[in-house]
Amino acid sequence: MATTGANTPRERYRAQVRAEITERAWEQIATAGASALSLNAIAKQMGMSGPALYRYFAGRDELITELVREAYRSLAETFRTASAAGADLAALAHALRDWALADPQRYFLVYGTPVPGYHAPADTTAISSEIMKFLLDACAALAPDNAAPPLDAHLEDHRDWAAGHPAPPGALRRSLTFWTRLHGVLSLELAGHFTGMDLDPALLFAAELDDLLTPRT
Amino acid sequence: MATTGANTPRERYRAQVRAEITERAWEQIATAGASALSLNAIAKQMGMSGPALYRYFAGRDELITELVREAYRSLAETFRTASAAGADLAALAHALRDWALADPQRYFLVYGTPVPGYHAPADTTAISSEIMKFLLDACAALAPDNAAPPLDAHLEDHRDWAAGHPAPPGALRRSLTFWTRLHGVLSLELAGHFTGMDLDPALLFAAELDDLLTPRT
DNA sequence: TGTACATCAGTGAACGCGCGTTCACTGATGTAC
DNA sequence: TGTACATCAGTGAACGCGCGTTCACTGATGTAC
Repeated sequence: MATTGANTPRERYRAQVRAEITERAWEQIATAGASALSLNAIAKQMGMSGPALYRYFAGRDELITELVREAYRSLAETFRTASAAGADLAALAHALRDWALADPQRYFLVYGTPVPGYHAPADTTAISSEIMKFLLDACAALAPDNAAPPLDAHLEDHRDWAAGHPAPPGALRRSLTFWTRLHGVLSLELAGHFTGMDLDPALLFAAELDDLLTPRT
Repeated sequence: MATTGANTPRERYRAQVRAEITERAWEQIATAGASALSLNAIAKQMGMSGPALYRYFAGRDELITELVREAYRSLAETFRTASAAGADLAALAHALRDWALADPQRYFLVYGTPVPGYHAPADTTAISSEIMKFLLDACAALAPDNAAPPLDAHLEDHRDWAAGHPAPPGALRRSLTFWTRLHGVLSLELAGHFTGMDLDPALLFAAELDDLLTPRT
């Protein structure tokens, strides 16, 4: 007896329509960003009238919430699959970049400027920490980094964000650094801030990754 | 004979009102982001009717363009002042962070997700490369970094973005890395992605800066 | 210094638009006897 | 198998809102003789 249904035909139909709504929403977001998302436009695209969508979502905010959840789940799933296939930190980095390039606006929904007038629900933190777990695992598997900058002490004092992961302080630091550095290159690339500079963002990304993999002596 | 007027009383008045419009626009952006900017709301706040603003800006897009220019100019000015006072790379980094924290939305206007439905004018590249110039100067003044990753060759081939700056390849790379890494930490901090993690973003920022200042042996 | 004219800042009404959301309803689908 | 009823997806009209933008205008400010 499944707790999350889809047993009766009606339930299956509902799930199907809900899925199509979010699909169209992604298409819309892909071209104009999340702040331009419009329920009426989605309905029109589906050949339905606007109010029909209220059978499936309580309103615009709930739809965005669902999209945010999907984005988090998608990235977690990407990392889970990669990790299960034995991916190391470098492989996770490339998985992240591919995931981001596949749909820049989806990346921004998770790691970009907050959508104006919308605040994310609290329950995304669970998925968020699952994502971090894969990074921590991969960092803990690297050759230990014996450099111990003052930051390590701070991270040791505030390791709650690692959700009880037994990684040593050096791995905590590397996970965070992995995140912030790759986000630095990726977000600038996705936002188009390298265009006109005639640079290859892939090389910048690779160089940062290389630096992360080489421990300081 | 000044080319950019403000001679006649009328010209002075115009400049004054224009300045107040952009000031109100910044206030509005600060709370709801650039995509929520509304001409009518600004006019109401100034005790004027909506159409009055069309005496000063051709439309919403031109106003945003002006704001983008102001943001670029402001950062360039910040770096110029710091450099004139003998700032090194570390001082520039802190100037950047202070500037970003003073008005996060202004930072995002320059380095964040592009405003939906708006495309920046081409002439910002001039200011943009002035900003980069200060970074290049500061990096060229550091002890040379003899590590020569493959990225350096690519940067040597595409050094147009440095606008003819005579910095050695290592300094080019460090300038770029300075930019992407600090942006990584800063943008996540400004977007609130560290909240709930109980981390001190200032320490992350300081650690990244420290790493940038220490050349690889 | 005074008068005639030109400039131009700002108004108020209006246009058309799309938005999120509500409501009473129709008609099809599923359920119970 | 057939009938009576309940459920529920989707419609169409409507509400109120704010947006960017245009237009013909009023009235104050500045300019020229």
